Amino acid sequence: MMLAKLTFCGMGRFVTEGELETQTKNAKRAAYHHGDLRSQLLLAVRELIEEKGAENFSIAEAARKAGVSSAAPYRHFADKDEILKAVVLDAMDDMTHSMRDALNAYPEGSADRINALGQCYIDFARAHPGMFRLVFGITESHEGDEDLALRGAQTFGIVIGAVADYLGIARDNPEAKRRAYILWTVVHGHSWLTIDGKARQQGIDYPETDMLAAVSLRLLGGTVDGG
Amino acid sequence: MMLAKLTFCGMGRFVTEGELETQTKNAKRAAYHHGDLRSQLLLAVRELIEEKGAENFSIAEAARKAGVSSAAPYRHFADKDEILKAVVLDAMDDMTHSMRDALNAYPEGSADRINALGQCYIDFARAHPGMFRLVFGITESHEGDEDLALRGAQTFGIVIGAVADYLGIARDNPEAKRRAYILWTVVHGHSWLTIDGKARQQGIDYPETDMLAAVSLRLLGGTVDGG
DNA sequence: TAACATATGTAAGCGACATTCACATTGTCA
DNA sequence: TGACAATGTGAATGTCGCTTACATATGTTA
Repeated sequence: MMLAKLTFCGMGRFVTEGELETQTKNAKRAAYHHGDLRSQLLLAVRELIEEKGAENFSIAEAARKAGVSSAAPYRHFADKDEILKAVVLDAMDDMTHSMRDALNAYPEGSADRINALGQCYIDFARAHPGMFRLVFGITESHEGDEDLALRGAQTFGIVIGAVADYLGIARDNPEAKRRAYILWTVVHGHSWLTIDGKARQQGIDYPETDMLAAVSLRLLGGTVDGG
Repeated sequence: MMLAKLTFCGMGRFVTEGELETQTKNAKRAAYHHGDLRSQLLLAVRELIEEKGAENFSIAEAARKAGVSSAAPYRHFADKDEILKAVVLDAMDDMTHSMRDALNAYPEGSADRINALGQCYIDFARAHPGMFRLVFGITESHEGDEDLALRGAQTFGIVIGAVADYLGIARDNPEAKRRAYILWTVVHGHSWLTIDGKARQQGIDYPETDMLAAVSLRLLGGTVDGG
């Protein structure tokens, strides 16, 4: 199923800790003015979120990691929420990009396309559980944010399109959105239950690819009027 | 669909703020020794979690709300995590109880039973989003906790039983667990997307009961071998 | 009833954090 | 060069989680 192509980090936006340290050291030579603090901070925050979870990271530690004082981040972000939002936007862009790649790996209108999208989503959750929790937990405090809504629409739009193509109906047919939403719930729920350990905890031994295939077949197979 | 019977708070375990204030005042007459601090703290914590989210509540504020010093809670709980765990256990018990009630409202082996269970889950998420987030986010730091695992198994066991009855297969047939798990993912995912506002944000206009009915029909209908 | 152990409360303090403010340094452009 | 915006620092404020030393209430037992 071309899993390799679907893994995240592929765009090099999630870099390793080693790389960060190197970049930080080099930048430090510029002495007083860091030169690239904003992006270094975002990098550090991402690492910290994966290490200790989105609720347990501190701006102070990110600043320390980037080699600046704890007040410096406030020259680039208004507050903690704004940092988190920036990180989330990056992550959502990565996700959308990966889904586009997954899409292009299979023929238009195929069921494989839909399964690949789902696998892509789950892969992201598994690879970056902290980011996943953040992305789908941040809405609590950013309910009406337009940037976030736009990214969400982009991503969901991909799924709607694939479903419509598969069903052979127009992309703006409401039924496409409905079916796509149900698929979303399955994949979203499975992602959560997986990273929360609930699935393993309850001894679920349903191979993921089998589950995705079975679900998409059952939910999308058959006539549209049946829904 | 007897929604009233399915709403939480039914057991009076989730009380209103007004009630808490009254109880606190009465208890205060006992002066130095509170007398019922442990449960009052849990109550206060639940309220705060609903008000400001599980990540933004503080023990200090809960203590203030209960009318004691900020050190008092540590006579009853080792740390913040332990308080949160206690609150989660209570909530899970409430949930299990409500699901049992929902089950008993419909005949054994009926599809209505399964839909009622799903509705029950979603109702809980909608009524207590903060608690829902906590219950399904706490695993991050309590991955191996036996108390939590036990509650989870109880709840999931109810679903497995209902699904097995509906399919007319034995409850320990692995297929029952698999189908139940898929239903869980749908309901879990929908709950998250609903309280996160993602569903509304993307303009989903799929009546919930319709969706549940359609999903359970498609996922559980047909022969078992087809899965 | 006196005395003692135990349970449960308080006040003060520690280190960490988010955020702000006055001030220092640097880059840029007239 | 000199002025100004951008970006850094250190110190301060208020909150928090949690600990420690001490105070008070409760129950048991002599």
